[in-house]
Amino acid sequence: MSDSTEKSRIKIEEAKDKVIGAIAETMDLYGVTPAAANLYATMYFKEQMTLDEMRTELGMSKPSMSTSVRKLQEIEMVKKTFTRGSRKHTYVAEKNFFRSFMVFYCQMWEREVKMNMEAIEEAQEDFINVIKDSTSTPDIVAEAKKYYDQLEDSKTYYYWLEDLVASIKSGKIFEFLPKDKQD
Amino acid sequence: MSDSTEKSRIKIEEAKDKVIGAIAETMDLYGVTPAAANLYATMYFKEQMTLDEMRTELGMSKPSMSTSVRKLQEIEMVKKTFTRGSRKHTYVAEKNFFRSFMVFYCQMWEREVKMNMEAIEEAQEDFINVIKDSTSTPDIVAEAKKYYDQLEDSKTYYYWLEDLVASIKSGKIFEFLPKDKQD
DNA sequence: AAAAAGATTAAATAAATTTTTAACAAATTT
DNA sequence: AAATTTGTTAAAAATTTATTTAATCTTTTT
Repeated sequence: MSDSTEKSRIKIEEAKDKVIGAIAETMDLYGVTPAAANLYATMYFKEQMTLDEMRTELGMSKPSMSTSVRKLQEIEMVKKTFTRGSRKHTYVAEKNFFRSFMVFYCQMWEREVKMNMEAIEEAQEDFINVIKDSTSTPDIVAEAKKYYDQLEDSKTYYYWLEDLVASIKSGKIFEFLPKDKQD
Repeated sequence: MSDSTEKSRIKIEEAKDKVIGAIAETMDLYGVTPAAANLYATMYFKEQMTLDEMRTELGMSKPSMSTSVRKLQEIEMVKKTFTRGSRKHTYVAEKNFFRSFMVFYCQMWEREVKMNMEAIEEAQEDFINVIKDSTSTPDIVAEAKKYYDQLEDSKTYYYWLEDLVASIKSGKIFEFLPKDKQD
């Protein structure tokens, strides 16, 4: 292999590494471990990978790759593929960022809505009981009412978040914000 | 104070705690420490708080409250208020979840777009240099082209994310997804 | 069915983050 | 201006999280 060919290969690797670094750095803000972030970013430039290839490429242990892949599969940023002939499992990175965005945020927001709405509903029932309780003093009733109303008000946000998730899932949001609206 | 009054007070506290727990639990998925998450959730039910009140209420150290408040101020979930007469600093929680949503995600997405777009632009330049290099072999040129195109394609997503941020900041998104569209 | 290869789980280690204690700096009151 | 109160910074301790080594389980091949 010639000298300049080798130089070009290195330049290509360096260019990829710039993007890999940036993706990995923003990804750990998405709640994944550094290992998983680096792994995804690396796979972004690969057709497919086996666990052993991941291990050699990142210089990490196999269990670390195994758990990272699983985590990435949970948020659907990596999928298992069947590769004829190889008995090793092979994985591919989701390269469409729109799909990753949709799965990740919908999952996150649905969890938030569910968890908080459940707590709110329970708490509101409690406040109603205090309000209806004939032994409650006026100031206690007023306090319970205040909190009840505050929670009722906050529901507007959670309903909106539900709508946002729905419009992302259905793709309706792309009618409002088209994907290809250039620069 | 009567016995039943005391019971009602306890019921109110328990009801609040349910919501505080839920908010705090979803919040540490937003990249804040447990202390900051608990603090915000607690402040959500208070008019305003001083550092000393926070410390007693959460049973934590003052520096911990100080750093937590600062972090919450960064993502604009807490603001400092001037309280006449008191020499202690007082803080209030942002109780409008829409505003918190806007600030937090716009900040997050702007950072992601900036960081990744910068890396992409640099990498694409590198790939162009390899492509234009007369000493590059055909397969190297093909590889560089492949990566260049992949990055070019991914820009669509970042442009879209920019648009999303803009429509959130301007409030235009609420024309598409109204805040008050009931249940 | 035995052997080998691959992947996962469990326990232990290592690393990073969070929180606290203690010292310091700034501001307010007397 | 000295003394006191409040808030922040720095270093240390503690907790949590991430990663690895070792052991186990699963699958595939012979």
